Amino acid sequence: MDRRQQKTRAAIFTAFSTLLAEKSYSKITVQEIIDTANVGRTTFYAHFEAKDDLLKALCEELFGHIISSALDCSHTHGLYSDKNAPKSVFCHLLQHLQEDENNILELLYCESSELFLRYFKDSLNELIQNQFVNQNRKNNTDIPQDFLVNHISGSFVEMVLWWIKGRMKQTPEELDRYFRAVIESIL
Amino acid sequence: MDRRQQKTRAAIFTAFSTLLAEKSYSKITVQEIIDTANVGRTTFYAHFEAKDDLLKALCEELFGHIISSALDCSHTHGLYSDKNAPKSVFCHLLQHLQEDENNILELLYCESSELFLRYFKDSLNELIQNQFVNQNRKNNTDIPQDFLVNHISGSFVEMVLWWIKGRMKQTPEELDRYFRAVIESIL
DNA sequence: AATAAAAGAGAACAAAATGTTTGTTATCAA
DNA sequence: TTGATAACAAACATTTTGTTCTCTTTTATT
Repeated sequence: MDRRQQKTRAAIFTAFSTLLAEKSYSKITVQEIIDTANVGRTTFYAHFEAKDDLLKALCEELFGHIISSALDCSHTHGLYSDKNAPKSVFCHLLQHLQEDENNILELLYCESSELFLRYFKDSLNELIQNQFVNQNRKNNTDIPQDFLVNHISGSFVEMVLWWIKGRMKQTPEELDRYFRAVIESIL
Repeated sequence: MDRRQQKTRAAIFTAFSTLLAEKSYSKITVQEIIDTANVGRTTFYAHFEAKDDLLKALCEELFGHIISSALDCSHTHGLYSDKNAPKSVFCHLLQHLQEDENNILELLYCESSELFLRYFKDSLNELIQNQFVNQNRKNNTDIPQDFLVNHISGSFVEMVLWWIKGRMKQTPEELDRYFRAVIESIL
């Protein structure tokens, strides 16, 4: 890909992130984005159809790494490794979030954090779905599988939201323990 | 309150609801609202500061009944009555949603359903918080109470979201059973 | 029934934001 | 070096927003 495209794309992303840290998504205008990114109006619309597009692209960029790395992790270990590996996929994910490679934390602290967590949940849902299919769960109850999948990914995201709103005082390991406790009965 | 005010307020609410059924919140303009409601521009801004205000007011209106009725219910029975009353607060809430007094269903089917469910969760959180405080729970584990509260209200909302997206095929009683199953270990 | 107060209608307005077009310049990849 | 591509700036019509007028209708009260 053209080096210029990469540059402007990156500039727009960082500008957008910066603005998101300041104000809520709905209050941000394209004008502000292009001013902050210091790119021409035409350029913005050449890259993205609209603000929604930009958000989507940013989310894909941000959660791309995290999810794919979690996918590897879960591929080898399962959601929770039964034996020796103490690290669950969930703990893995939480650590990734905390490490904050891509300045994702700033966005998760911001007013529009839910926006991102929605995207996060969609990715998560697939990941967990696969796990359920692969692991052939002992579905002793007659509760639909996709209900369980939704419950797990949903409550994980809600936990992260809670974590963020509380200024992330807990360690990923603590959170993972909490999550195990409330989810163990169905996993 | 002036009868005129009630009328226009109602007109704006129904117009807004109608539009929300058609398109997403962010795409709706004030212009469309006042055209649909057939009120003057001045009138709208006399009632609401902006679109956000309107949404908030609508949410309060919609969830007002549901939550207060649930509050009564939980006051007398607790979240889950231990003995003879088979109806949980959660089942109660689900039935209320399904009954659809205030055409809330249309809004929960719409693109912006998450918006409403966020408000819903906030109300729910308080309700459950109170229950926990009143019931003096046997917190055998060392998991923070507000984590548990968040987990319950959060996963309830996620369940409702799942329910809605699946076109509400399950009965409230079924859903309640599912919910009991995934939540029993901590309640 | 008369009246003052409140609410809405309607038009007009400035300011801001959107999305597009045009022509020019700079940069890239070959 | 050269053709292709991307970015730019400026201008543009259009839409949306929120406000400010004046005028009319409705309401509650006497």
